[in-house]
Amino acid sequence: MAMASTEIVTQGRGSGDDYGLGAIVEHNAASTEQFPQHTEDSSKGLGIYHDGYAPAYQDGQYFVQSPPTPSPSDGIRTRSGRTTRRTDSPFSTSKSRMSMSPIGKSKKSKKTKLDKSKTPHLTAPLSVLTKDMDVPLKDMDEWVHRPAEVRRQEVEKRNGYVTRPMNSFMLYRSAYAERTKQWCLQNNHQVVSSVSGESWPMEPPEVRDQFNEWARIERANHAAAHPDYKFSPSKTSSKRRKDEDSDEDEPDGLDDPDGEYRGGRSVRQRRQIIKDDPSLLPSSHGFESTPYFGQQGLSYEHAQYQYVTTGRPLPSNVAYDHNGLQYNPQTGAYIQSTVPAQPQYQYAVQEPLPPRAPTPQSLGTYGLPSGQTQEVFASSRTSTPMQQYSQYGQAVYPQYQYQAGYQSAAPQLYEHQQYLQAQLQPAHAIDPSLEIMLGDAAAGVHAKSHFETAMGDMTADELGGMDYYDQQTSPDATLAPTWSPTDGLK
DNA sequence: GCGAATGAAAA
DNA sequence: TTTTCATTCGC
Repeated sequence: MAMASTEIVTQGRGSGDDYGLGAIVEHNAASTEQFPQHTEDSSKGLGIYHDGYAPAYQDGQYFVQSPPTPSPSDGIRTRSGRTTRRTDSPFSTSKSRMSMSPIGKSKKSKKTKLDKSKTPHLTAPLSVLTKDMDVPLKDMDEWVHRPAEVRRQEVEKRNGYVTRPMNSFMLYRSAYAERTKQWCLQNNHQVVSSVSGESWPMEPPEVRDQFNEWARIERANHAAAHPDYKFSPSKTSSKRRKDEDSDEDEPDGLDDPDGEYRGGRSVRQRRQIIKDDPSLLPSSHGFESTPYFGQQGLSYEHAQYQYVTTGRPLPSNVAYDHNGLQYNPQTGAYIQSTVPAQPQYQYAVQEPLPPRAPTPQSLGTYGLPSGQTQEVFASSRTSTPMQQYSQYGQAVYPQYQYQAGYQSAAPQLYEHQQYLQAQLQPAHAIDPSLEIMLGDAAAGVHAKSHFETAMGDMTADELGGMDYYDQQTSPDATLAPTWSPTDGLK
């Protein structure tokens, strides 16, 4: 299969027609080969490891060939000084660029107050670890497509202060915040940030690309809504500023062009007058009534699914037609696939519909009320029939009825959560009984663990070394790899 | 209010 | 190169 898609190569974007699918497919296909088995103990299988270092497999797992993604954050250590896995990837033939700056000074004893013992360390990205959770991801596509009017309203609420657009990571953290909280059993956002920060570099390119794309859209729409905006950080740090606030020469409120004054910390940038000028955004008019065409969340989730379950058939509710377009075989509804149809062109983003749309059938999907976008999104996410119960749902929050089959306890916990909880107990590692239970859950009980994936390797271990990402069941069964971008979308 | 994260953008 | 600030909300 390696040669199958040699044509596409470059980012897929180049060929113009594949909308990036090529790269994804290619990657997924390639991925199949490299996720070797890893050898971990059960606890690691939960996607958590407790201390010290990340299991070596991690490197191989996610980075063996990710290098193409230069990811600056590819890092070795986080800003807080916490070493995020692989200080030395098998590959990191040294020189990985880490200490370009002696952490010393500016870094300045970053004083991490966060109790790290409470922040779980991951062995897999959140997209994998939480993929089967019922907690929906935030609809980032909808978010980044907020109409200009809405954006301006937000500004008004802030008394005229225009905030910066969120970057890819912030969007990511935001998207996974709820799940992360659940997953970690912590409501503390510091933990969420920490975990997200650790997860982010582990995310496969498909996922990060998706968030990068959303970040671009967000920036574009932000710029469109606030044409005069310019980031103007204050010289003085906020906290310092606070202190000298009293003697502060020009209280923000005063020099604010619009005279607006807002208390609170974000008093920083003297802002331009936004409001007005609906004329600026011709393309945004009526936008709100337009269904969010992107649904990119879907595609990235979809990609994610493939990434995780290489070689496994796609969920029954996702299929490709002869043109390579995704659709739901059950409803016949088409699902807009993938990444940026029209990449970076901000205005396109606000455009009612992408030019490409399509086939008559697809109208069904596009015609959905914006609110239903989420449904498609959600259903596409379901990876097991068992989970379809949650589809079409509004925000579905954890329903544990399916676990109740083999567990009766009231506050059901995901397996890893039980593990986490166990860790919170005094000493000792894992309760043997827990291990057994987990083993049973993974191996036999079909009551579908929400952490099937995370547990996968554990099962593998016990069954005798299967791939973390799962057995190679008929590669042909996988729809994606067989579909070549050149097949359709011409 | 601080902090925990990464990244964009300004200084 | 260094600093601010996007988000969030428990502590």
